Amino acid sequence: MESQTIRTYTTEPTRETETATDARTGPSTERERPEAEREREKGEDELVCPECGGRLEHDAGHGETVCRECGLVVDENEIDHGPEWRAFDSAERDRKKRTGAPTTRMMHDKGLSSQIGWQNKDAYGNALSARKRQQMQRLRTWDERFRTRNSKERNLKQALGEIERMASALGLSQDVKETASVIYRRALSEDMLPGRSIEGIATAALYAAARQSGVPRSVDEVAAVSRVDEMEFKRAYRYVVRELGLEIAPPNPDEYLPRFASDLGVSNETEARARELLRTAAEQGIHSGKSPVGLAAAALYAGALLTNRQITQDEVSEAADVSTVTIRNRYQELLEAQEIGVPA
DNA sequence: ATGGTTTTTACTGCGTC
DNA sequence: GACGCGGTAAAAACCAT
Repeated sequence: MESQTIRTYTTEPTRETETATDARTGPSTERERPEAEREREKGEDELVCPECGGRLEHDAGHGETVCRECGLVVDENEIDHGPEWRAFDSAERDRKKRTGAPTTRMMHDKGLSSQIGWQNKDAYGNALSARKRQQMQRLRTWDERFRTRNSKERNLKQALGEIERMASALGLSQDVKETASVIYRRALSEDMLPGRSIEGIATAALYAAARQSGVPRSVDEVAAVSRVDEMEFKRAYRYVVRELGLEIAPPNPDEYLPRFASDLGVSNETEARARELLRTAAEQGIHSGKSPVGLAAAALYAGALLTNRQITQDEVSEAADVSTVTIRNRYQELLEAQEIGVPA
């Protein structure tokens, strides 16, 4: 078996399209402005009215700069960089302001949550009283509870993302994804996660879902797109199946046929022939312990032969990921069963 | 852990293009 | 000579116990 694990650690770059809002407004070309205006601006800087030489007063509320003597409006439509509300004490300021620390997508909640520190100090670094310390300890307990509950939801989100990613890599339908997430949710709700990796369980859930839905993928295929290695994945799978009591029938060889057939680009006729071969073989009880994948591959090869199609064992071997030896052995058994079943 | 079964690996010869 | 195919034996992997 070629278990050179071709793992794809796709560390997806976080797509941040933060467009910095350009705050510059007004004329950008300096030389177009008339001389008088530039002169006036100069005067503004000196807080002197260019007309009468009186003092200028800036009224941020109206966005104007006005001469106190002659009433000349020197500049209007200024940009007010302050908040549009006023606050008279710090409490009110806290209530009214709508901005805070910049958010980051590196954290699940964009860094908006906070956490109660472990030090028994207040915001100024002073030690707390015994009574306060007790109070803080209780708060910490609840803070922790609150956050771990959230962590479950976070895990679920991550797991569903993984399932989504793997499923599309394997070309599995929406239906299978749904099934997989149901399985995962069950595992999560039964507290099966602690001590196990999210990815492992997610992979197992997807694998189980694919088999249940009659569109199985081999362990190798699933492991190739998973972030966990094959060992862990299989262990997780066994665990999930056992704990959840999932009833998963051993995969049927003909469930593999459509996919292999399309991968190989063989005709419908060949595929139908292969299916027929499998059916008669099943009546003879040929597949007992034989790998269904090998059987399906052999059936396709034999089917191609019987329908006069050019197809090499190597090609089938490549598509189904079984050795040519296995294909040879199986397809001969298939043909034998066919001759016995349908006497010429 | 062990034994029985299946699959794979590696190597072989044969025939054909 | 390369290629497809068939066969074989030993090694490896798998599965139930």
